[in-house]
Amino acid sequence: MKFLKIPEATIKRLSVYARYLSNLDAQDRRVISSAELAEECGMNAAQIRKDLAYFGEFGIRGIGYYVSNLRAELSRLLALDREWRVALVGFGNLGSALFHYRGFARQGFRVAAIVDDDPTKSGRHVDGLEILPLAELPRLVKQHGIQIGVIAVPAAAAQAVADRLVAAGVRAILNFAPARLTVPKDVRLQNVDLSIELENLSFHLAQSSR
Amino acid sequence: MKFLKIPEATIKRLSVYARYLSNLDAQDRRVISSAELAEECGMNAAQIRKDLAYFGEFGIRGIGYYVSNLRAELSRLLALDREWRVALVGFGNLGSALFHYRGFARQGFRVAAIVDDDPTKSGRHVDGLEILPLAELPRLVKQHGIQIGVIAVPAAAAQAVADRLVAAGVRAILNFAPARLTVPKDVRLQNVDLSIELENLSFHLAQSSR
DNA sequence: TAGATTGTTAATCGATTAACAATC
DNA sequence: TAGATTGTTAATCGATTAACAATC
Repeated sequence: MKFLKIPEATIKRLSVYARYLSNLDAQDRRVISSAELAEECGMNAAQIRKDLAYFGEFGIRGIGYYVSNLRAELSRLLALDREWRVALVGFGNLGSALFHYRGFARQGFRVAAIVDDDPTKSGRHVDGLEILPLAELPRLVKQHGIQIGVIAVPAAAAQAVADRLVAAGVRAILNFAPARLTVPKDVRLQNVDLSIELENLSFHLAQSSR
Repeated sequence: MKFLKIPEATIKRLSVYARYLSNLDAQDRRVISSAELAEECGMNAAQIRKDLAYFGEFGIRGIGYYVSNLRAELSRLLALDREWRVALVGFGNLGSALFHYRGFARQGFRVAAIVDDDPTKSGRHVDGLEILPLAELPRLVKQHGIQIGVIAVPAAAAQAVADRLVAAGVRAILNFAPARLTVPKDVRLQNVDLSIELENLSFHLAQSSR
């Protein structure tokens, strides 16, 4: 295996494979071929093999893949076999939603700090965690070994928040604000835009009724 | 302009352009060139022109695009110039989060019905809207002219919910459950996977510290 | 008209899929 | 060994970017 630049799309698919493999593992499925896994997750078998080949040889020719083994390998690759500490910035509707959303905790992402500069929010406790002002970020990041920041503030405030996360030492940011953020290039920035998906639907609805 | 198949990526970018144009319009910016808009949203000028060209000629050679005009054209194309009625299925953490998230309402998506089969939830009122059992879906869809269903239930229940939405007459579904859903091909299905983005971050964090 | 910028075609790039030798 | 399925190379496909004639 050589040093190839791994496509973003490949990483996303690895997450998908990992999830289906977890399900299969839970059902005690032992072995699966790329063709069967492809069928399962609605993808192409060659693509699965190629995606995996970026990282190593996980299968056995003539047999396929051992489900629990491949699942473990993918967990390791995606670094889901450890706990990541997250700082949640902004505890409005979206922030509180993300905090209560169990889907994140399941994969080992633990919200270790919540910050919000709204004085009606900071000081409040949620699930035993105190909401603190943004000024506390550097201390919180250091103290809890926080590696990931989640931005759930209005678009206008997002860049300032990103800057403060970076200054505090955070090297990975998940941004839910509909704004283009600039971060140093050693900081990983991932944008999630909830509106785009709905707008996509309305586009297609309008198209088809045309 | 010919009948070309429009790439999904183009549609997503149209949403982005529309947002930046709204901002520019609000700042009373009159005219913008594809190069300037590209700079603004971090894209390529040729790509913007090509994306727009799928739908018509909106610019003026030698000048650029009239901001408010292009903004209006994109709103029309994305069908954001009308109200879409949404049924929200599942009022757990995620569902309630989505309901309270103002980002959706802003673009003309109105949650006209909330359904949930959990007896501790159905019957409750939120913002004047009563949470009803799933059995009410057909009536609600008809009565409120609901065009979009949002699935915010656990993965195991998602397919059944999708089936019931389709049976009730919904032709567009936004699915937040981490499950592969099967729908008739005249139904538009859009999947949003909140976990994948975080897992992507953890992958890259682990890579860079390797 | 000269300068600017579009709309569109052509070139490039990258990602997906097919094919197949290697091998269990 | 014969059959199956991988890992990998080659072919295809599609999307992005560059180039430029059209035209404001």
